Amino acid sequence: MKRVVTMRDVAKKSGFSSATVSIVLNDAPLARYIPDSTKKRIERTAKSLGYRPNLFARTLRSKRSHTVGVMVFDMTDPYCTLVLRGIENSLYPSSYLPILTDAHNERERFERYLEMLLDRRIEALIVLANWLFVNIDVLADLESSSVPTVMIGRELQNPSVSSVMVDNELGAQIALEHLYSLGHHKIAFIRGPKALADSTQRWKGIRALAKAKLLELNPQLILNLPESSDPMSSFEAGYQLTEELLKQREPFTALMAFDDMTAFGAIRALANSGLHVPKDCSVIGFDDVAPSSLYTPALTTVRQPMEAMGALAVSIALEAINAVLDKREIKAVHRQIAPELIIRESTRSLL
Amino acid sequence: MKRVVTMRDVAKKSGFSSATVSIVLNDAPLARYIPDSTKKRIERTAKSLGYRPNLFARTLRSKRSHTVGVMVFDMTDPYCTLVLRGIENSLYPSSYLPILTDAHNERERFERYLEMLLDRRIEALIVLANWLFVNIDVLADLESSSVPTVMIGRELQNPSVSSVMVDNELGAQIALEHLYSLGHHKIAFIRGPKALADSTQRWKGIRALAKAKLLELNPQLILNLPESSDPMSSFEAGYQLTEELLKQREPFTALMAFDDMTAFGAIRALANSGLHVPKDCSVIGFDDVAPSSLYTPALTTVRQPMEAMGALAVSIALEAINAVLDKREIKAVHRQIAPELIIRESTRSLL
DNA sequence: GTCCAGTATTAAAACGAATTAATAGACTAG
DNA sequence: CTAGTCTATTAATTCGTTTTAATACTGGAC
Repeated sequence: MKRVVTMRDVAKKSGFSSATVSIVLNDAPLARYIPDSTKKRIERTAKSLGYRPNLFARTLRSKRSHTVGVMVFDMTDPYCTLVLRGIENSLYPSSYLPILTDAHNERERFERYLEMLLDRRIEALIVLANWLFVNIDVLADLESSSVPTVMIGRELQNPSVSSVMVDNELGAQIALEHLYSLGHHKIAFIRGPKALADSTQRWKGIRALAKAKLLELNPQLILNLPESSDPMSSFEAGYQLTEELLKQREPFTALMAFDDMTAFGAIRALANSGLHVPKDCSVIGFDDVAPSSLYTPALTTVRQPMEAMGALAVSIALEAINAVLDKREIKAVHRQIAPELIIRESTRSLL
Repeated sequence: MKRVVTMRDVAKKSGFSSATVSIVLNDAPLARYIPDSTKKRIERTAKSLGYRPNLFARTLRSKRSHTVGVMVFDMTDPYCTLVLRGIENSLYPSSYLPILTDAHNERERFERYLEMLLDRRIEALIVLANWLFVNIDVLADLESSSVPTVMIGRELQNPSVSSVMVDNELGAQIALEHLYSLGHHKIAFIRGPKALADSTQRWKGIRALAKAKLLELNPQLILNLPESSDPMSSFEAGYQLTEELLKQREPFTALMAFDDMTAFGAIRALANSGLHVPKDCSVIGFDDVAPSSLYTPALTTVRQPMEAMGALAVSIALEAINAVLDKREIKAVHRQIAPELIIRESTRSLL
């Protein structure tokens, strides 16, 4: 039953009032007038008593929670992990604590967790909009919240929400360029679900590059992932679409998948038909999720710099927090970040 | 600048004092004496004003934070994801909010985050001791904290810390039994790092079963994973150890890996030597992390029921919280949970 | 008519900090 | 010598709840 030491204890023991203690320990503006000798004494007794300020009292009074909310739409998506690592890592030195919530792609959870986060007076919110199919209007709640918000993986119309995205157009081009330069001209495509913004952006890149290279895109070899709220489903869908593709008997020497999961599904389907990757068919993915490098064959893919994206989101959020502290206007910023081609074992030259 | 609605506002508007409002809204003991009409009126005005209690004031006064701390030792370990999902899922209906921290296998982070969690007055702590090499004495901090603690994946001497573990001995036996029943007698083993409790438990199971089946364990085919603080390293190590194994030219028809990551590494090494899994060699893993089912060949493995383990940890934690609320004695409980053999494509009968 | 046991409600005191306004001494400029 | 400016410190208020002890009112039971 060791009573917890309070500020009053420090005050009493050091011989000053708790006001002085507070001012010193927070290095408040008034600390300017306090002589070093006093400061030292207070700090020493605070330490010797093992004083830890009560966060709840502090927040109640000062309105600052030193907390950042992080909302993910599906934790089990391997895409999340590294982004979260990036967020956590760059939040760590700032002594803000992230509070992570997982909406499970459900509107109800999203709303409930958002409320919980707001109840905890988060000073900023980072939303990881991976594999997101909920209506945009759910996100409208974010506007009203008056908490500075950064969205990763999706750009909102709303002018008050910042965003961090990978350059999807460029990424798709890099991937196609890679296949093309290896001599592949008959390329199958498994595009993403139509509802995903990423899909259209990537396709735009592909069309542009195809045009530039005079590469013909055979409509028979272009399939679309169905919509589903489960990110793992793209494995299953990749598998099935590839089987259909093979049944068509329209020949192709390479396959470009919407993401790594899809690529894994495709590879399985190819293997089932006795086709070896990369000997009989090259496969390229997108994202570079953690398993991709562990796969056999190791997957060639376009890497989203996920840790960097998380870090960037944090820096935007922190900047916004400072802005509201200084009562400056916060303006949303929208950043695109370049992907990187990771060449491994699943693609091979035709030549 | 919409001012936030406070309890006083509700009191004023409903015509009662804030004491009454508090009693009604919390359904405190005294609510017994308050007529339904009053309750209804207060609840209605609270709702109409959109009143949300200030969590910080509430916690300050009542000492209850409705928060559970979750400490992970490495988020990027795919083992974590599903356990976390299990924790989150079963915490959700209880309206406790989990606060997740990731120690990165660093002592300093562990301590810093533990302090942060304690500062937030967590009512219980769940520690996910995956791939854990920090000294036990770090965990000694946990004892002193007086917060009920549940550990997943490791059992402490300390009598005040509960634990949830998979039955490693049984799991290893199941795996070996599977290989044996497929006709494999020359089996290579990649054991876990010596420092991991899991390793010795699993090996115990293997020895017991080998004895029972009169199966000879060839010491030349038994290797150990080195110690490393990076859970991904077991892929790399699995790869290298398998290469060494192959160099020995001591024949084996199956390989039992310490975990799925190790198995992935082994499969890569086998493939590099032109050996096909499962045609030329069967491989079995342990854990059933998410990528295992996506692998080609899909990995046969021993599944740790990770969501169930997370859920079990939560129920122990919640029970402990209730115990301290009722001022009952909390006694640590230690639960083992049975693993499950998942037969997929990476093992095949020799017969 | 008094006393007691419920009902119904609230005033007031925490909880532990941050902050504002006030006090007071010391020094400097005029 | 006085007014004004720093320097150093603190008393008192506030943040928004929960909780305790107190205040009344009611309706029997004796």
